[in-house]
This record gives sequence, structure tokens and C-alpha cells, in this order.
Amino acid sequence: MIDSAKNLKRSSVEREGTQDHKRVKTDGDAKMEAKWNPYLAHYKEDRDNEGFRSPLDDFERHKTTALQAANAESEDNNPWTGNPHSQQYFNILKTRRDLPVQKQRQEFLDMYHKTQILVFVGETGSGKTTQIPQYVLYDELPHQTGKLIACTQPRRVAAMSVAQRVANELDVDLGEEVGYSIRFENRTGPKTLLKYMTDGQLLREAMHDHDMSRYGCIILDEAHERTLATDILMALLKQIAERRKDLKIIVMSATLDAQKFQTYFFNAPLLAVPGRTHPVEIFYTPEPERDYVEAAVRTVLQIHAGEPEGDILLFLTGEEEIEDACRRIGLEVDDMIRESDAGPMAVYPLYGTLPPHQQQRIFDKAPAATRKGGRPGRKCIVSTNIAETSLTIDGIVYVVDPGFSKQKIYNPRTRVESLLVSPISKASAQQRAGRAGRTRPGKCFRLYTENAFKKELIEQTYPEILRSNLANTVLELKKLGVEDLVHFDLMDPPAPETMMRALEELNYLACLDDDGELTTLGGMASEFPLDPALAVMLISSPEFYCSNEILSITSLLSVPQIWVRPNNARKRADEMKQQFAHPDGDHLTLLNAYHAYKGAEQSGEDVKKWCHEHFLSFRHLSSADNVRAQLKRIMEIHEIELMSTPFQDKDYYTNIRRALLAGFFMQVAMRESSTSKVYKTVKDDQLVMIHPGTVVTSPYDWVVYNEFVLTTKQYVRTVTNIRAEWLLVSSPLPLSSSRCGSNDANYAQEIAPNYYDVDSFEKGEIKSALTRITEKIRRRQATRAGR
DNA sequence: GAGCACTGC
Repeated sequence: MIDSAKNLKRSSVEREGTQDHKRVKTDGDAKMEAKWNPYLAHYKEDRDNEGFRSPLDDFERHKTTALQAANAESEDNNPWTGNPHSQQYFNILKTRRDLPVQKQRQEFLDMYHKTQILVFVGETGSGKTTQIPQYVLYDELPHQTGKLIACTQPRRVAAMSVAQRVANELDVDLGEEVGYSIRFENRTGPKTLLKYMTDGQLLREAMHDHDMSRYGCIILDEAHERTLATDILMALLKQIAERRKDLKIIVMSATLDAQKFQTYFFNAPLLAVPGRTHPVEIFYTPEPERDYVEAAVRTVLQIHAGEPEGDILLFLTGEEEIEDACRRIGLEVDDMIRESDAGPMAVYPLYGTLPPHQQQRIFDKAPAATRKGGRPGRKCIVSTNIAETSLTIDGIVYVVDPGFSKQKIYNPRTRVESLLVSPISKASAQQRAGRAGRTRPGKCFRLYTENAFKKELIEQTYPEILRSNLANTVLELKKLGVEDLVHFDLMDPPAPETMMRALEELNYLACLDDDGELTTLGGMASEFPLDPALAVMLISSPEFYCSNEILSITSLLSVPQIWVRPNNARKRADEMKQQFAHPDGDHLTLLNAYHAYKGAEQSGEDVKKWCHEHFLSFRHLSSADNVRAQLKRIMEIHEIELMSTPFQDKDYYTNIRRALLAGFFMQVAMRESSTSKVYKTVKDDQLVMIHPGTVVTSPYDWVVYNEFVLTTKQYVRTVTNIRAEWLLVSSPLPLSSSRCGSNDANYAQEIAPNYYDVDSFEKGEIKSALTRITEKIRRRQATRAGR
């Protein structure tokens, strides 16, 4: 095996001897593959260096050695393109060969040749994400087979940045031999052989290609994170592996739980490589801490006072807590500087909803000593879990871990997902501690007892699939061709009740029929990257003459809050929001803001400035625009008509409000009494208040809401006034000027005949109210008929 | 009159 840099470049004399203008070797099969595989169709034709003879021509698939590959990598010309290698390439090659994983390349290949499924474990810094796919590339030879190599990542940024890195390592242009595919961006082309992608993206593809037939090898990276998409992919791949013996699968994970993956994948063999991290000393508190924020602030100050140079990372649970802690630390450090000549300290908050330029500040250098010979400065980052997985910060030497994070919990009985501050798992605690040892030996201060760590923390955080509403997942699985959900072999099967709830919800939405089969509507809904209720609302919207408007609202509901409300300008922000307020509710207010934004854009204004002045998030509004374009394309494919009720029409807003119900009829609440602020949700009987962020001031007795949030109280957020009649009997839409030339027969809509069968309601105020309203409608209809 | 851990399609 070639390990030293001096062997990287072989003599040019030797190379010239082998350049004999032979064409690239192809066999008939490969030509066939290349023909039907859309990714490789032009591969042969497009090769730039026709006369180039690649060392790969002598490679035999699944029989290559590490030495062969290393030799090919050391050639003057790129074996994949025929172009001469750049100097940068050789520089990178040198560092690649120092990675821990490099030593086991042959061992990896031996195992890869022998088995269909392989579990690969590598700690951070082992180089697995960049190197393993390249090792596979040199053995799988996708340019001969026409089958790509895919490597999945849980996050977009990772897919993009790793693809760029590997393109550099292979000395090719990103988007050519190496590319990536994420939502809104596909940077792959006809020459692409190795493709990084998000796990969700591969899942989307699988909906139309149940065998994942484009791929010869699929690598699932960061499998230990157990995202919903990874869990579903694993179960699918387990099935596909039986049907497609030619498909290779590699499951990559951090060390934890490797055995679970092995057992799950038919006792697949395991290969482990060490990482490259420094030791981290762990400290526990002798007694449990009552107030962890207080304890955390104190610990940070103690580190600053007593420990040598090095930056601090403190984990807390949410925005408010973090901002508060930052303020307190800042004040205390000022005192320390005055009283005991402490060094300066820069304190940075870090959480997901922080705008990117503020997130970037965490990478600033720590402040220098305030005067010559003074004590050195340091920085302290106070972060949510985002610093545990998504963002790595070099230079951290001290980690303070109070042992909590906000986690999503799903209660299938009430159908409510909520965020709850909960103790983290042992695996999380280890991950956090590891953040202290990336550049040199570090220390981790756990603000709980050693006994609590050992006895009270669970081993692993529960996978997402056990903590989520599965309506979307079940719909996806149906579309993926999974017939038997009960026996679908998930690594951690969710509670049967969660599954039942999802099936029930999809049945009410008419996405599944009474036999649990996918309906036409369900099939269409699964094509949209949306929750089923939103998808159904969007698909039904032409029946209410307002698909343009519902498309906008759907997009706005799919991105983070567009309303900006800085702490120092809340009042002005609220006043601005009032300019867009629609008396009938928050959905219409969103729409008004969006229309104003588009108006500003069209009149050539500086939109960023306009957004800033109006306390709207430019970032989120433009992202909504992106989503809108994607959804619009899907609507066009399915010939879902785009139309609007004329704005002058008195029913413009009414039609939109009714259309909301086509998807959200299960998210309706009735006011307890005409003077009360408390509402009761339909069927679940939860007592809720309207979230204070609403614009609704004169609420009707009935509202439809977008989301249920559980914080200090139970709130419903983004609400719109509705009339209960709309829920009940077929009451045709007013067909004034709003017809738009469509087929009238479709427009006598019953929103959800099954759900609002009043007889099926439990006895109570809601049932009596609905019964009264039904009676009223009947009387009215009878009077009309009798006239 | 309160607050949004983090991803992804």
C-alpha cells in the first residue's frame, strides 16, 4: 500500500509508456445500463479525453485492492476524467493518507467484497464520510455498470459541503463525477458517479423507483442519529436487499449501538475505525443541582476564573434561557474584570432561529488580553443542541453540560406533538463531552451526579419515529409500496396506537379508503412535500376557487414564522403587523403580508429593506416563495388548476376560509361561552386558548387552527374564524362571479362527511351545538323549498 | 399577553 507522499507521483516516463490511445473498455451490459440510466446516458459520449487510457480499465469490479486504487490515485492523470491532476490534488491526497481510516482500506475492501450489507463504525475525525464513498467508487466502478453510488446525510449543509470536499479530493468539478441532490437543488449530471444527498431526498426518489434501481451501492451515513427518514430507509433497504442481490448497502454510524445495526441487518459484519480525538476529563457535581441555569452560569465563571486558556461551550435548552444566561454571564464577567483582573470574555448565543450572520459570530476569534501581559481572553458559546450534531466549533476546551434538552414528544391520544425539556441520554452526554476534545485535551463539567449519569439517563435518545405523529410517514410508506404496515420491519416499531391514529387521520382526510388502501387523493397528496392536511387542502382548493391563495398560504405555513419581533422593538413590530391584519384571522393576515411583499418586489423596491421596515423576515418570505414554486410545479404535473376568486368579489376571503377547512377540519375549536376566552377542540375535548400572537380580536364561536402548542398553557396558533355550518351539510359555495368557468357539480362540498357525522360525537357542548346548527340549516332549507 | 430543540421533503 502506498502511504508516503514521495510515492504519490509516479514517473511520467512510466505513464507515457501506458498511454496507447485505447478507448475506454466497455462491455455490452454496461452500454445497455448506460442507455436506460438517465444519469449515465451520455457518459460515454461526453468523455472529454477520448484517447485516454485509464488504469481503471484494468480493474475488475469487486476484486480490486487498496494498492491498485492507491496507484491509480497517484497517477499524473485523473483516472476518472483523464485530465492532468492539479497540485492541490496531490496536497490533499497527502493529508487523506494520514486519516485513520486509510490504514484499513484493504480490510474494508475484503469485507465489502464478501458481503452485501456492511456496518461501518467510525468516530468523529476518522474520515469515514469522505473516504468510504471513494473506496467504494474505486471498487464499484459505476462508469462500467451504470449504477450510481449514493451517500445519504441527515442535513442539507452536510450533503453540500461533503460533496464539495470529495469533488476536490477527486479533482473533479462539483456536479460532474461527484454531485449532490437536496431539496431545491440538484447538482448532478450525466457524468455523476457518486452522489451525496439528504436521506429525505432518497426517500422521495424511492417513491417512484421502489427498487432504487439507479444505485449499485447505498451508503447511509450518520445512521446513529436515527432520523425518521433514516429509519424508513433502513427498513426499505432491508426489503430491497432481498429482491436485489446486486445492491450493496453500507450503514455508517458513530460507535454507539453498532451491534443493534448488525443484528437488524441479518448479522451484517462490522468494521470499526478509531477516531482522532483528544481525551476529555469528566467532572460531576457531588449533589444534584436545583437550578441548572444558575449552576451553569456559576460553572462558566469558575472556569473563567481558574482554568487555563481555552473556549467554553455551554448547553442549554432554548432561546429565552440562552439569552438570559448570556446576559447574566456578561454582567458577572464585567464584575470579575473590575474586581479581580480577569481576562475579557466574548459571550455568544447559538440557536437555530438565530439569523445566519449572527450564528457566524461563534467562529470569531476569542478576544485578546485587554492590556499587554494581562490575562488572556476567551469566548463562551451558549448553545442549544444544535452544537451537538449540526455545528462543530473548533477550539472548545471546556464543555458545561447541565444534562437537559428540549425534545419532541408525541401523545397519540390527544394527537399533539409538543416540546418538553427532558434529561438527555448517555449517548448525548458523551457527544457533548466529545466537543471539548477536538483540538486538544479538554474538560467536561456535568451538572449532575455520577450516579444520575449511570442510573437515570437512558442509553440512547428515543429515535424520532417513536416521538412523532406518523400520518405523513404512513402516507409515504403506502406510496413506497409497503402493503403490510404491521409487519414492516422497522428497527424500533412505533406504538400501535400511534399507527392507528395515523391511519385514522388519513382515512378522515380521504387519503386512505376504509380498507387502508391509498386513494387517488392520497397518492396525489404524497407527491407534495407537505403534511397530509396541508396537501389535501391544497389539492381541494380549486373547488373553492382560490388555489392561488391557498398555494401561498400553504407555502407560508411551511416555513418558519415570517413575523419578526425583536425584544427592543416589540411594540413597533406589533403595530406593523396590524397593518396586515385581517379581522377574520391569521391565515388571511399571512396572505396579506405575502401580497404586500410581492407588491413591493414588483414595484422594484429594495425588498430586504422593505422587509426590515415592516418587521418581516426576508429570509423566510423568500424561502416561502421557493416552496411555492416547487408546490406549483407539482400542482401543474397533476393538473390541479390555479385560480382566484376576483378580489372585488365579496366572497374572496370567505372562499379561502372555507378552503382551509378542506384540510384542517380536524383542527377546529369551539368557544366555551360567548364571554369566555377558552375554546374546546372538536372531538379531542382539549381546553385551549388562542395564542397571544394572533390578530383575531373579535372571535367567532368557531375557529380553525394550524397548530396546537403546549407551553405554559395549551394554545392554538394561527387561527381563523369559521362558521360551523361550513362543517356540516352540503352547502354549495355562493356562485356569484367566482365561477371561473369550471364544472359546477363539484362545488357542492361537504367538508368531511365522516368526521362531522354528528351522531358519532360524544355527548357534550360541541355535539349539542352542532345538532342545533344542523336543525337550523334544515329549517332554513325547508322554508326555501316551501316557498 | 406569551415565547420557537433540531432536521427534512
